[in-house]
Amino acid sequence: MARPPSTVARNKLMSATMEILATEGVGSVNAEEVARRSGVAKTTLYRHFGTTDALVFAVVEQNVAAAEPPDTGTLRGDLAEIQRRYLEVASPRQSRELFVWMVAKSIEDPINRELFRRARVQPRGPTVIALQRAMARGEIDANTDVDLAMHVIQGPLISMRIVDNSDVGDDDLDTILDMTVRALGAVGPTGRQAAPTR
Amino acid sequence: MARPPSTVARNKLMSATMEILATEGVGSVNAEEVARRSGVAKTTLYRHFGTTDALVFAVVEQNVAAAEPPDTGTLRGDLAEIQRRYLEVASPRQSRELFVWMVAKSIEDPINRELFRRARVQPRGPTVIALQRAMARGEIDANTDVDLAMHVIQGPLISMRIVDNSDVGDDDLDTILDMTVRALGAVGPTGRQAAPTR
DNA sequence: TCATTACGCAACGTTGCGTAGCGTAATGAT
DNA sequence: ATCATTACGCTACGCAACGTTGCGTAATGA
Repeated sequence: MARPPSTVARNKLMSATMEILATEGVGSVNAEEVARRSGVAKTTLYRHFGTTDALVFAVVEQNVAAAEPPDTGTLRGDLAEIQRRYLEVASPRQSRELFVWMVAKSIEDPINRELFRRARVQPRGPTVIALQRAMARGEIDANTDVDLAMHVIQGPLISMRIVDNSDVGDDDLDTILDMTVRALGAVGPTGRQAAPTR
Repeated sequence: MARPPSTVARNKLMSATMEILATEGVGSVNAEEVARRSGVAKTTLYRHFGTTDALVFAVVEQNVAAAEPPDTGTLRGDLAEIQRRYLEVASPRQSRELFVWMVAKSIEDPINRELFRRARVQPRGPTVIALQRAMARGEIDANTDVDLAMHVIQGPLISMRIVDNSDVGDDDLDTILDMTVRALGAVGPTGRQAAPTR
């Protein structure tokens, strides 16, 4: 029956944070700076988000959009497009920093763990769809564990770009795609089937 | 012509840090706590290591040992053993936390980037050797890019254990090994050769 | 023995987090 | 239009951690 929390203040806080994330990186996001840039009081920040970390996660969640999954007709074509896009987004220093920051925070606190998990669902959508299409086409085993396949596909790029910070050239990407597509192809040399979905 | 820096003090600092790393985790390593536990003055810590971060990296470097590479006769057997060992070491909360911490620090500062790089050379040795043996046996293409292959092998586990923090069961490990070994096997469906070593 | 230099200690300045108290003003309800 | 409610802005504070300074003491190589 009285004054509701101001969406105006909330939006100002979030866009100021977004601006810092994009320009300086998550390392420069702190309550005082966000308050200064947004013109909103620091106390209001805490009233709305509780902690500075929660503010960052809120901004990330708001900005993670589901990309349209490519449909090139082959698994390799789809994955090539998905990974090309990924490298575009994940290459800037600020993105790597933010990703690693989220992983670190997700270890610290179960709440952040859940927030981080949610932030990864959307970006994984296209890969899941590409895999499902490939299974439907019979291009890969219909019993392929989609979750494991995800890690096999994305793992190498995470290892290279995020952990090692090495550059991934077009030829590297080609080689990796060759390998991962082959990894998913049919029954392996040991003759064992891929494990069923868990 | 005078008093040299005390290796005793240095060792006390490092073992106190090691102890905190193993029990509480890197998040609990701070100058005051290390000083308290070691009985060495905080100022001495800074005189020896410059920063708290450098102390942690020094301890890590000291404790990263080169494991004896397994030799089972097949690439799959070698990798299975290597990854089994890896999961043993990387599973505890403190290890994940430390790894992510190092990645984060390596982004912040080029000095840390170099320290982190050095910390990863030793652990990668066995995988490199396994790959070279497989190439020598003709099990995989002799032109395989060892560096890229490394990422294809380790990437999925990093993605699962470090990023997602999901459990990797024996059956998961089997499936992943099936996939990665297949990824490295011979020439791919596109008919293109693996890229030469860069 | 003596000059040199590391060590221990206590105090300080800085940054960032999150909180407390208070006056002001916006907003929904009547 | 008035009024009760509650968010907002502000200033100040407490806390933790980093790294620094200055000084007296004592260990160690020459």
